[in-house]
Amino acid sequence: MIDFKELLKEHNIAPSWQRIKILEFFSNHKIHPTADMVYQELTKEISTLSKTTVYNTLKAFTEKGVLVALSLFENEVRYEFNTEPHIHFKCIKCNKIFDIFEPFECFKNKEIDGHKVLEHHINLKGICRECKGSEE
Amino acid sequence: MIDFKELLKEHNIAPSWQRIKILEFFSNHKIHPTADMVYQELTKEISTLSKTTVYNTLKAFTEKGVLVALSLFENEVRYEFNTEPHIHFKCIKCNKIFDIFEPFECFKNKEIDGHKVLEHHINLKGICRECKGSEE
DNA sequence: TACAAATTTGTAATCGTTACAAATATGGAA
DNA sequence: TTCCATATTTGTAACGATTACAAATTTGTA
Repeated sequence: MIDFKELLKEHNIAPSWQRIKILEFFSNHKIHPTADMVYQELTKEISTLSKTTVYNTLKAFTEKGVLVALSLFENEVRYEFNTEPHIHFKCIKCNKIFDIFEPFECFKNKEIDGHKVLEHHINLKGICRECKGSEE
Repeated sequence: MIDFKELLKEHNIAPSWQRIKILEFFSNHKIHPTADMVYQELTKEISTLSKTTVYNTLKAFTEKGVLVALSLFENEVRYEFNTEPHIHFKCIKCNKIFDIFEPFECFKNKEIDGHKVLEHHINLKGICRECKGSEE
């Protein structure tokens, strides 16, 4: 059981009720949600929740390294816990996102062509194993 | 010298004046532009150009395989010619995008974890060699 | 030359996100 | 515990990118 309050404090984020609930949501649902997905789910529980709070919180979490923002496809930003680098696969049928832990040569914190790399994202797009089976 | 009219016909796209000019822009400027960048530049030349035309054209070009859409970072869609897969690096200082032709294990048209991969994008973010030099 | 079909245009609508200021909650000092 | 300055949350309005749509224009072909 993760102590969310403690986790936030470690990242220099004041552990407000809303922030803890948002963090808890990420812990319970490994779905790489968009800001709106977080809002839609949590507003059921926290009826006064504001969308701005969700955006503010996701921004703060990302800046403080709790989450990372993913620009996968279709111009949408999704979020997940900031863990070791891995590959993302997005299904064009069901829109689900899968984590893939195939090893790869990561350029994070290295140099390439003289450029200093701070983030390294690998994004795959295609048809997932579930949707593949259900094709004609 | 590329025959833009012919290139469009090969992709089953009627070669209208606007479409040729947009294609020409991509040929002359390898800057991975956004739709707005294309519009801002071409509207200088084609004063009647509509933004909708730019969006329609980029969509058609992408669907027919002339261009590919890139979801790099910051929730913006950029476009480039559909060529062999390569790495993209975006500088967080100058926002310029660099193509990197370092070889990598490409999963395009392969399977991974049972998923069928149709696109494989590698996106790096950091500080480019020019901006690195100008840091204090 | 004429006409049907495709393309372009301009406007309005939509969606995701941000700005901002007022209201509320928080944590530490007295 | 109470008070207060500060941080956080909220709601609304604004913004920018993109799309929808219908009218106007252009195109290719008969």
